[in-house]
Amino acid sequence: MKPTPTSEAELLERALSISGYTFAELAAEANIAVPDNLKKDKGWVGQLLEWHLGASAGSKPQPDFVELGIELKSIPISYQGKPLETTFVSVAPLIGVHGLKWAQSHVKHKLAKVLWIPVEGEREIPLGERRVGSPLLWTPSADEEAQLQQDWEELMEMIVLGQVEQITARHGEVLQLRPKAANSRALTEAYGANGKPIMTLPRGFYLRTQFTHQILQRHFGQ
DNA sequence: GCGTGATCATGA
DNA sequence: TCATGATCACGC
Repeated sequence: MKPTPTSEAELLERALSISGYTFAELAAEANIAVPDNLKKDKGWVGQLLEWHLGASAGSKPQPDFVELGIELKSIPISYQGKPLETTFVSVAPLIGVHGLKWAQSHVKHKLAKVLWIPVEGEREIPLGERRVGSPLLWTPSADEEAQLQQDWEELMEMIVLGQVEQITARHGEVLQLRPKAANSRALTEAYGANGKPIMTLPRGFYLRTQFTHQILQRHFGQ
């Protein structure tokens, strides 16, 4: 693990310095083995980038760069530069959320400042040959934040009303709620009808690819 | 089980 | 072809 950058400029500089390199090259420097594919190593690319950028590892619910208040997100893109996957934001709170406001939400805080690192994601490209793209430090525009807030409020209202199991990935224009669990047998507490506790699948908030594509386009064009 | 890092794989 | 629902690994 590299030392943690002490300024935004230093972090950006370091992100720029790894752009253009292949995963194999970056893995060699980090002394990490390159898996054949990501089937059983879904977080491998993210962890490779964390190592090179000096992000604080671990499963702590705080930004990757605490001092800088910056979240690191790798984003796999197609040959056309379009995101191939949705972007996980955070676990959704399903209980104790009465009176929870957007301003206090984990989603707002996590997305306040994000360092996006596009990476080649086409599965036909051998993992070691995929390259890291140019970084983008992003803060939501007023419009983007308004969209996020609207979706978040709609989804959280359903959760509070005990309708979490009626929520599908089709809800939300830019932010969606989907399972985030080891498997479909995992359970966590939530509100059911009439406020009675129920056990349900843990959920997470995800950004739709259409939304992240716009973010990349706004910066890189095309 | 929770939260971190996400992508897989199948049905529409 | 593509998005939804399911899944994988790890530290604690």
